[in-house]
Amino acid sequence: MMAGDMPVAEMDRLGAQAAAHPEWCAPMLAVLTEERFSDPDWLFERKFDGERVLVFREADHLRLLTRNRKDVSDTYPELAEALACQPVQDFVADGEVVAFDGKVTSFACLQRRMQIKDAADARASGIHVFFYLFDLLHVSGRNIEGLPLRQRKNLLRKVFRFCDPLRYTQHRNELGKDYFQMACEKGWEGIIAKRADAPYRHGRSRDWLKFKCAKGQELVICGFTPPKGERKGFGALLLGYYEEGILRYAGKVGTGFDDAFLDDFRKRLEKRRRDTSPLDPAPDVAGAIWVRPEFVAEIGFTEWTEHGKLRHPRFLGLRRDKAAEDVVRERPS
DNA sequence: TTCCGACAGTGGGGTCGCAAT
DNA sequence: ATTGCGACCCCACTATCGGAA
Repeated sequence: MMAGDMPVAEMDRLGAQAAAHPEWCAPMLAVLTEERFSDPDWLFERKFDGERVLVFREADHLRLLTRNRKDVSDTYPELAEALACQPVQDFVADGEVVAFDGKVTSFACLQRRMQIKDAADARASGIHVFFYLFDLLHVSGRNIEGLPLRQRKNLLRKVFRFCDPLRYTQHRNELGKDYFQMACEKGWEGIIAKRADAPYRHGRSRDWLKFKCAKGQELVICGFTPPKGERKGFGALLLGYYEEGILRYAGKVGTGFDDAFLDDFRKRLEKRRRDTSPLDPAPDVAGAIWVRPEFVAEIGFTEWTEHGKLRHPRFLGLRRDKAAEDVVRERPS
C-alpha cells in the first residue's frame, strides 16, 4: 500500500509535502500499556471505538482518508460537507468517525455504514455518524506538527466551528487515573494518554498511550485449529462456557502464545483428542480438532459481539484453580 | 548494554462484494 | 444459488533486527 495506489495528480492536490513524503499522512498511533498514571505533563482523552480518519482540505478540494489511505469522502458525505464549509480553507486534521448506540460509541453500528461507498446510499442509510476531531497538523499553509499538542489542540478548537456532526474532542489534564476509572464506569473502551508537549509523530509513538478498561474471564478450551505457514503447534483455541449444563461456543483465541507454549500445549491437547465437538451446537470451524473440555484459559477481550463471540480476544494464561464445569458467561449486572 | 521502533507474520470478529463452485 | 475468499474496518501478540539512548 504505497503512493502508487493513488494517481500522481491526486497526490499533488494533497499538497507538496504529501508528494514529497507519501507516508506523511500515516496517523499517529498509541501504544497499549498496563500502567495508569496521573501526570501534569500529560492530558487524557476518551478512546473512541470507530474509524480513524484524517481530513485534508485545500480550498475546494477536500478528502477524507482512512488509516490505510482509502478515500471515504463518499462514505461520510455529511462530514465532508461540514468540513468543506468551515471558514478555514486549508488544513489537515485528525480524528475518529463514530456511531452511537445510546450513549456509548458502537463499532457494530458503524460497520454497517463503513462499507457504503455511494454518497447517496450513505445519506439514506439512517446511521448517524459524528467526527471527533482531536488534532490539527496543518493550517493555512503552515505545518504545525512540531508544535506541542496543547497548542495544536488550542488552534484546532479556535479555527473550527464545531457543531454536529463535527465535535471537538475534550480532554482532561493531569488526572489520568480518575478519568480512567470514570471511563470504565461509563462503559467506555478506555482512554488515550497524550504527552501534552509532544509534537505529532507519524506512526506508533509512546507519546500516546492506550489505557484500556480490562475485560476478561475464564473459558473452557474445547478444541483447536491447525497452524498455518510458519506457525508452531496450533492456530487458535476454540472456547466455550457452560449454560445450564450445555457447553456453548464463545469464539476463538489465536494470540498471546509464545512459540514454546504453542509446541508444548499442542502435545497436551493431543492427549485429550476426541472425535466429536463438546460444544452444542457444534460450530462450523474448518479443520477443527476437538478435545475433552478439561483446560480452562483466562482470556482478555474488549466485548461480546452481537453474535455471542469474543471481540479482540487474547490468551492470558491457563487457570489451574478453576474447574471447567464452573465456567459460565459473566454478564454485567 | 539495554531499550525501542519498525516489520513481518499469525491469529481474532464482522461486513461486503465478487469469483469459483 | 451457495460458498469461499480477499479486502476492508477494528484489533493483540510474538519474533527479529538495527539503531538510538
